[in-house]
Amino acid sequence: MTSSPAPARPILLAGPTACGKSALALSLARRTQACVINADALQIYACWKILTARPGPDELEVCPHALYGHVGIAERYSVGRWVRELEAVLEDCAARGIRPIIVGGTGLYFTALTEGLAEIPEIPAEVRKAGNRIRAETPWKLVHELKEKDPVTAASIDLRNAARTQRAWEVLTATGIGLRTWLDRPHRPLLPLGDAAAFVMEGPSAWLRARIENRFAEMLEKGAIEECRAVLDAGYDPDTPSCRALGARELMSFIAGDLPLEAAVERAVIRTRQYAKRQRTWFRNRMQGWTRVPAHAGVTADDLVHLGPA
RNA sequence: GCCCGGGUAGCUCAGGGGUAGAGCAGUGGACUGAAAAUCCUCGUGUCGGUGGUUCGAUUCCGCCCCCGGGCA
Repeated sequence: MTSSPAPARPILLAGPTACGKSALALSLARRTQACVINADALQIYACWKILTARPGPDELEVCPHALYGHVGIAERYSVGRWVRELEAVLEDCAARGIRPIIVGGTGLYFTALTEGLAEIPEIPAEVRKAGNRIRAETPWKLVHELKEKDPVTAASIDLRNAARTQRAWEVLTATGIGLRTWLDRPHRPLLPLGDAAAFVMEGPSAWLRARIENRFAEMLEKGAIEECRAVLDAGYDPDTPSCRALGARELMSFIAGDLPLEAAVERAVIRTRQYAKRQRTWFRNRMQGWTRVPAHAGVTADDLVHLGPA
């Protein structure tokens, strides 16, 4: 693979929720022929348009968008699938000579993209089901079995974290090879950091807090509750990944009459803020080679050109 | 005005003669296929004010202030 020509060099734009990523991506897209590509684990779902703040018709008119709302409510998705889908999109961009602008808030996706993802096979649905069952009924068995059959992995993960433990157990059960072994095998990134112009948007927490509150209020005005009702009809299942959109659970409680609207909103805003904190932790510690952009200072597309190796 | 209850961490509250503790919020962190998930760490605050009793008071007593509720 030869290095891409300068105009097609991808831009990566990460940032906490509600920091203004999409708007900035769009203003970048206005300067050149570009395709805005989603790097957000929830904006992929068709059922959530308002609650995940997906680009609307006006935005979609500006330039092509990819990997938004293309996954069904009950479908299984993963970082792996995202990277594979992204590969096709990037090839398409290269063929058309347009610049990919990858925007989102899921740190894991960006890290997998720029550092590579271990080549672990898909876990069969039955194994996942078995894992779910054990975790729900006798969670300690996952720990015991992992310690016994795969001590190396067991020693390298946080066994207090049931989700991580279940994953390690599933990998071992499905592939017969320990997760640690898979992770330690060399893997090539689809897009090394050096081949992209990578930015992380940042802002003071008080500033972001206000934006989160305002945005949730806007979502309500745009019909977030109606959207929830539609999802309820389409088969809402709180345990399914698509239904973990922030605010969904809270608004569902309101719809069910279990929570007054103000309380539901307050709760949703708090959880969004907590999510933003986790995002910042990832960006700060796992994405140190990225150029920081002061989002609160009203950065424009032009500023980015001067800020980073664009 | 009188009576009762209360004033303790940002919020809700527990405690009780040897200068305090939980939940929530918040902080820092971990985390390579469910990641908007999952998990870990971190709690000094004039215990409303002021006088007194006491070796010692946030805890007991007096007075004052504030907030509920009741009686006038």
